[in-house]
Amino acid sequence: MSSIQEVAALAQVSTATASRALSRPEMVALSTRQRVMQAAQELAYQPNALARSLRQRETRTIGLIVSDILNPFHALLAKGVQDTAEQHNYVTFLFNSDEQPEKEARAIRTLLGHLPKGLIVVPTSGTRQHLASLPELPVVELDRVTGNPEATTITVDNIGGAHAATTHLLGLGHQRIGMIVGRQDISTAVERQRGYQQALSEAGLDADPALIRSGNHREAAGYQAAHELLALPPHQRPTALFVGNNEMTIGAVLAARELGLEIPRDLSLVGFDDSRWAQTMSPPLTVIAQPAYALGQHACEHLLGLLGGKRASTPAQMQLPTELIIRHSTGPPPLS
Amino acid sequence: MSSIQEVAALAQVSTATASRALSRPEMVALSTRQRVMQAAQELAYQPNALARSLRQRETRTIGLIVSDILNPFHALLAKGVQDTAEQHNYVTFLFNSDEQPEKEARAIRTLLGHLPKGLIVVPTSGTRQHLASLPELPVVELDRVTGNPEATTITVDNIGGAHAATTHLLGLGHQRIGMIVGRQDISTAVERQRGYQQALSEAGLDADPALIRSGNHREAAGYQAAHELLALPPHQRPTALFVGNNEMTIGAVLAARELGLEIPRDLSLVGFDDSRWAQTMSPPLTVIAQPAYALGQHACEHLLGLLGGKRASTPAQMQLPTELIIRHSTGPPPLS
DNA sequence: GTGAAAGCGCTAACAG
DNA sequence: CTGTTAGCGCTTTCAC
Repeated sequence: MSSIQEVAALAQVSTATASRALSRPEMVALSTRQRVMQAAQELAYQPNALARSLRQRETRTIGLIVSDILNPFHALLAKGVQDTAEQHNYVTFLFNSDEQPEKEARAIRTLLGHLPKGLIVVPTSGTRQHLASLPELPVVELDRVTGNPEATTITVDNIGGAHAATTHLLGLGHQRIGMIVGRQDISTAVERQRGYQQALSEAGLDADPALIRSGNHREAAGYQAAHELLALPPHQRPTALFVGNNEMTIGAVLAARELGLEIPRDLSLVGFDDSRWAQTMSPPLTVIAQPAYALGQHACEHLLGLLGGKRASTPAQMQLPTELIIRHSTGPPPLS
Repeated sequence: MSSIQEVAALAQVSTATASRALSRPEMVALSTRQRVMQAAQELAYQPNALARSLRQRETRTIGLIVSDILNPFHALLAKGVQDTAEQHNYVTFLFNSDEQPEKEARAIRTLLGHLPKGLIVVPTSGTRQHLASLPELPVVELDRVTGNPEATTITVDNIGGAHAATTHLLGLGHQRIGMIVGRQDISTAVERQRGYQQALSEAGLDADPALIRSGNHREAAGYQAAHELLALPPHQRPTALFVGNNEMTIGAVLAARELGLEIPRDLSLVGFDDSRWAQTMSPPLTVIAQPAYALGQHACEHLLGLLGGKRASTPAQMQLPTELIIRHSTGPPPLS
């Protein structure tokens, strides 16, 4: 890798001039500029980002921490962020927390060493604490929130989505609707549960605690929870299930299949978050879809906005709508 | 962010000693070391990776370029690489080429500015050229190869996999087996086609060019190709389809559904690469599974190995096995 | 075992 | 418009 010194030498100018010709062309005479450009071209000069950032005391990188890149929803978030960052000439450092607070803490520490200009994070349970000890780093919370009222957040209308899902089920005639929800220390889980309960009480029904199961967002937890709910005595067993996240829905589908329940004849199912398999599985799954890519885009735009000046502006809280997509996993309850 | 100067001041030593205490503890007296450690702790000192790398003239970062992070196969590759890198205290820069040579070129350029110690790349058609102009950067080609015999490559047994898929279909009695293959400038596509043709000729059949369609690896191409193949006159139309990649398989399934063909009664289908939707779709898809995560791990281990000394060693070419997973999308051909 | 000093590659004053 | 100089934060000689 050739340095700016070599470019300067070849173009017969000082390094300062070479630097200017490359970064602020208007400050340099046309002829010199051309000589420098040409030299840079010949040497395939690529500026050393480390040296530049060190000198300027700022980088063009942002950090992104998602909780599971294998989850297509998070992959989409990441792509939205990264594409947007790239458009603005920023580089993204992507980390996985795998829902583990220590991994997240480590990611933040590593990140910090690389002086990112900002951080976008899909929080886990430990995030608020990790963030509290942080310097003046601008942070955007994506999809989930830590509860810090100072934070800029980009989320989805979880309450509305859960409400729509439940109302849809209610409208089909279901009375005993079970919910498989995520961990109670994750904001999306509690919001979705709230939407579910709201819809229920609006319909004059009380949420039966026995019909609510909490799990850790993984397939196995959904499987386990569904098994428990579907093992209830017939007159108490739910005729429909609303599952609060992608991976757990898989588990629920598998459990239902295993029990020989046909969807939607014996059991109706609504998932939260759409995906490839939700569309291709049999029967195609009714879901609450989320604009994942747009979520990532907005998070990045906002972060970059935060960087661009109005630091003192009030923290933005953006909420994107969800959409109920009715496919074939929901129908009227079985006659009992 | 506090600098090493502040740590040194607080510990009442020179910056040189502070640096040593932190990075080479054995070079420093126990008592001083402890003072420095404590000071670092108090200040929550995090070394500036930029400054360090600039001085040491080497980073602890590697680059990774995949062609589509939204493809679960690539997400798994990425996770394998990143987890492994992390274990070795390396940071990964992840880029998407989206199969576009220019995007790949841009990614490489950006990457270069950050002085990665090595690069892992899932090549696209332009890669070999992009790489040729590169400095002495160690490179590992992952999943696909550019054809450069000097290169270190980590791939999968594509020929064997395609052979197994085709043989499976042949064993069920199929005679007219169509193939939907990827672009001919992508190594995996040509290898898979070769395996298919080998199996056919071993069975004494000639590969009928009319039964082979090439597409650009996206769902739409698979859809289009399947439509063409299934529109052939009855006595010429394939009774089974072997689709050479994940995304295109979706397209083929959709096309078959649209034509009212029931799988596997009217049409057998084998896909290359397993995934969530392949398992949950109806009927569950017979596939050639690939060890994606392990692929990523090995690529990273190899790259790190390249860095650790034996630079002159012969280029490694590692090939991992694939596995035929028989589910329910394949069966005997319809009686015609 | 420790400190002083130099320098990685770059850009931002400051002169001229 | 251009060159000289200094210094970002760190590690590494080289002395002592």
